[in-house]
Amino acid sequence: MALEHAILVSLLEQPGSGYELARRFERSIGRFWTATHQQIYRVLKRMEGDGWVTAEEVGQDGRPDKRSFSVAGQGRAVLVEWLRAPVQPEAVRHELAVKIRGAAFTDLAGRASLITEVERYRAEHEALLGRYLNGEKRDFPDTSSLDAGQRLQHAVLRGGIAYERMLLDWLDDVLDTLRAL
Amino acid sequence: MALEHAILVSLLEQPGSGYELARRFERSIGRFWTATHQQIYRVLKRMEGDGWVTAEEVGQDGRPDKRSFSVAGQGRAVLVEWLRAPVQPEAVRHELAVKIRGAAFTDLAGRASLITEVERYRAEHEALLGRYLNGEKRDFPDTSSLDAGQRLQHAVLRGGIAYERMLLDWLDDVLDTLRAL
DNA sequence: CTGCACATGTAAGAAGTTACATGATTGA
DNA sequence: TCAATCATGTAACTTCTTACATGTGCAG
Repeated sequence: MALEHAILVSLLEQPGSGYELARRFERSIGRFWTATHQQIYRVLKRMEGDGWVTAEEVGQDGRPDKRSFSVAGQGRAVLVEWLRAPVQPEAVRHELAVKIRGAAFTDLAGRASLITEVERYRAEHEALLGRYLNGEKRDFPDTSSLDAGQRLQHAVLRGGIAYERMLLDWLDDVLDTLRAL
Repeated sequence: MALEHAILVSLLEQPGSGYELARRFERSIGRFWTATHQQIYRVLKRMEGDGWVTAEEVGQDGRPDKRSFSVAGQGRAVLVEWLRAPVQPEAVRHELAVKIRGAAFTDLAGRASLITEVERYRAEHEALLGRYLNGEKRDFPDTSSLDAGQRLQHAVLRGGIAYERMLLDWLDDVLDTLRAL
């Protein structure tokens, strides 16, 4: 329900093509809202039809032409209205937690393979935390000279960093628990 | 893809009816995998057809009859196999983060209403943390005498507690940022 | 000449949400 | 008698995922 709004925010921060949006969803926005290019093109088409965004053909040399999207007045109004509405309770889906509880019903070999998997998962998130910290150093080197948009982006990034740190600590706790079984 | 597996874990911990499962998904399991009763009944039916679970009619007095489900050998095998597979990268959907970044594109009144909303959201999660901590005191009063299943359940609960604590800290950070704008 | 980045889509199917539907018992 | 809890579903709809489809230009 909020993919539209995530796209509107991203286009307000910087207009761009469907392809560029998909890239952003892989990197920055995707930290808190994932979407594939198929979803993005579909929603973009609907939003264009509804007058929320407008497209401009951009010819490029050495590259295929693209359609660059910008937020129209109506789209901005929709976003502002949505910002005033209460946050919907989010649907939690944490597969690893299901597997950890499931570990009670497998044998020693099964638990050993889960430990390996948790270690792999931990390494992945350690790398992700590293990327967040690098991004923070790159994009927010001087926190005293940021505009409103940048300060808010930084606050959201700090949330990602706090989440990854909490996750790594918890995964260590889980590994201890699994090994002590 | 993993609702089946969440149900299998829950039924292995304790057999029960679709209704009872729905209640558990509202409370304990729902901390890391949400599902409505409609989904549960649909998946339960499919799993019964595939021989993953078996149902037993239980007559009750003073209450409607129910069908109590237990995990069959085949269901257990499916679960054990799934436990060995790598964890799928999860789809993150954090509406509040989108709204925070969106706050750059609204006016003072819009930002004020977002602050109120973040405060409400924070109070909700503070209450949730309280429930987790109460549940911990109730279900795990003596951590030295727990079996494997309980120790794993406790580890997952500690994850929920760590998440909520991290979230509250971050929300305070966000409120400071929004107020300073 | 092969693979990758750029660029935009369609189609089928799986999964999830929302609304509707029924009916018994218990406690206020 | 009214609401809540227990108990089980169907139907319609929306959304998401996965697979397929096409074409250019550049770098190795």
